[in-house]
Amino acid sequence: MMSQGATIKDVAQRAKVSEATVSLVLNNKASIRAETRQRVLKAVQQLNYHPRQAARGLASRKSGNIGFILTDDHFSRAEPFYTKIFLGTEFESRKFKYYILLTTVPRAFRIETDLPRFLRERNVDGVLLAGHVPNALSEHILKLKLPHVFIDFSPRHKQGNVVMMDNLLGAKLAMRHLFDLGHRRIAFIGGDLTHPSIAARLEGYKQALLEAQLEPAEDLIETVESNTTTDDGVHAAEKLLARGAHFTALFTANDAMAIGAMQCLKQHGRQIPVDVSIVGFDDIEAGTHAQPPLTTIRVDKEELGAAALRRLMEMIETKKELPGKVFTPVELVVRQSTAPPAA
Amino acid sequence: MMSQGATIKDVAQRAKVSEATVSLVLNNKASIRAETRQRVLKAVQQLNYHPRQAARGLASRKSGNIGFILTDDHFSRAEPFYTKIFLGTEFESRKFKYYILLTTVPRAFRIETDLPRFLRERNVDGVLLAGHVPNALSEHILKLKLPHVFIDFSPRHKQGNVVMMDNLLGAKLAMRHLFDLGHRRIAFIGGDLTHPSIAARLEGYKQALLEAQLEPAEDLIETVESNTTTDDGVHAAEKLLARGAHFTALFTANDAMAIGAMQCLKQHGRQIPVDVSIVGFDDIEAGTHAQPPLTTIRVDKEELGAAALRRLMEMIETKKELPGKVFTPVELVVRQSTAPPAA
DNA sequence: TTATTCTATTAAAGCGCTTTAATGAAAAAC
DNA sequence: GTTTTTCATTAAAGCGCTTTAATAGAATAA
Repeated sequence: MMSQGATIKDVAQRAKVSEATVSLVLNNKASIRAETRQRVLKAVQQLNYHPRQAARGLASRKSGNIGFILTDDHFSRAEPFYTKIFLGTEFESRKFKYYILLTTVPRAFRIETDLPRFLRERNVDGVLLAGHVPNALSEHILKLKLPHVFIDFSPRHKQGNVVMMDNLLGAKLAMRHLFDLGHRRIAFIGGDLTHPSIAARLEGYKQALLEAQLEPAEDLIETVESNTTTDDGVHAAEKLLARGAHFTALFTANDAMAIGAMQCLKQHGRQIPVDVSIVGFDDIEAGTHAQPPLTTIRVDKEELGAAALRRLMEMIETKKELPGKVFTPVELVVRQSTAPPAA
Repeated sequence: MMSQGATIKDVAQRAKVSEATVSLVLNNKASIRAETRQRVLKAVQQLNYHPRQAARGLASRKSGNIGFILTDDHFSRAEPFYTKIFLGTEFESRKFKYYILLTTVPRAFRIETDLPRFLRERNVDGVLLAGHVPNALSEHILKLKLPHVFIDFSPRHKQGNVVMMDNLLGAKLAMRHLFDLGHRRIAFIGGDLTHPSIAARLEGYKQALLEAQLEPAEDLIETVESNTTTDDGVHAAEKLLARGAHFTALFTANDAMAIGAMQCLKQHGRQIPVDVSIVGFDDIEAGTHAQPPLTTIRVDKEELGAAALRRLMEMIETKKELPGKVFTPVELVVRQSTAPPAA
């Protein structure tokens, strides 16, 4: 066993103050004379002192941990979307001296068997819920009265504590870009509308049309029920073509579907962007490899995770609910899948 | 604040024993009468008692945490290879009542700024290092004398504490499959040979040839220096073609490169598998989407993570180094990228 | 029978912090 | 000059466990 390092006692002795003072300084609690504070901080540095989380947690009855929960399929899917959100969270947590406990739950979640251990043991001071989490889980967390923030999702019964990318704005940016290029007949492909992000993007599509004095045409909107995968994009595009819809541009609810739709359109002899311009949403890696590279709306995933953590920290510190949503910025990224409509 | 749940005191009272006995039962330490043990366990259940990690950690001077370290680029790359390893670890950790703290370090790692917080604060009882981690980091951990296991990588200076997939066997399985189909001229494409897995796969390729009484031909082996990405696969295949190498089958060091090589070969008019059979390694998702779907060697990533955790647990419990490598099983998965050579 | 060894249980100390009430000194108010 | 208030610091209790030495009783050996 190695030496276990300095304790608060060592620091107190070296700084010639009581242990209480050291603690007070380190947590900037009470009013401490500037000179005393300096003395303590110097001793801390010299001894390379780090408070033991266990001791701190026992005394203050806080765990110093935050739980990060998402479904296993979200976490291990090919596009590292939630992975990056997690990284943003983890990075931000360093500033707050919190540790993140990441765990996944199955989509077919059952309280009795699948409840994360840190919830059973109450070993977290708050939780982050990323993406579409099972209803039984979010309801359980509400019951626990545990501080929590939803990321890129919000359960039906619930208004606040949500951090989202600005889907409405993103959709409008995409549409304005297409308008600016001269497009007027713009189709929309979406998926699972129970997901608030997808629904908001469709809403943005419609609002943008209205703002441009255009009437949303039902036959230009295709929302497959299932999901939002590349395959779903293929199917949706096929349906659009099958019913002979006429459009010069396509806005899809995410990049995965955009890539699928692009494949399908090319297969049917449509050239991108000459015959059809396409704009996606999310800015996933695969979009940059598409042929042609996909114009899209960039979402800052790391910032999404960081913003959620900050919000949770605030809730934990103030012990208050913080209703209302937080929106993180989005940005148009123009690549080669968009161009003016062919004359 | 919610009620904080039962403590060991409550359990002791209800079971009419001392707190020490409860602790002893829960950690199966001393010899306890069966009847007493039952009484304690019953009380634990009735009160839904869970020991506080903080209290336990403070008293036993263990953190109850395991650190999981990998580089950020490994973690957030498109293929969820390490993500799945992590999931295997996290799942397995539940059995041992340990929590996993996942963190990433930059590839350009510097001790002063990038050392994971849980190492500075000594807040983990051991660490798992996944994939190619910076040398400065692994050396630092050796110095700390902290129990640790490398996953799918081992640093230069170090023999033991490594968990790997069985690369040598996997390569031989791939080669035998090609032999069985009738191939004799089999090329190899590899990348970064400083990675032990890639080196072992090349070694397996050579051994398999020798076992089949064939001489490895230098001009059939192409190992690009840089990396092991899809693009590297394209380049390697191009070099192979450029020098007019003649082969009916191709074994690549991983699926990513296999996919790249496949693209390249198709571009040059070679039909897969009619003109060239291809076998990859890893069984990544993208391989199933390739045209044709890729024959490959499946690696059980979850098991890799689980095995590493078990090994680490053993090291922590026995307080001993466990030198020697552990190999997890691999398996041949035949899809449509392999066929007998054209007559 | 008495001494010895086992077995099962517990008392008590201690892990390293936080937190609150108490204290003393200095400043402000009377 | 005395009382009150404010400021800076600390003593001491306690958070909920683990661990070790001590103890008492039962079983075995002498």
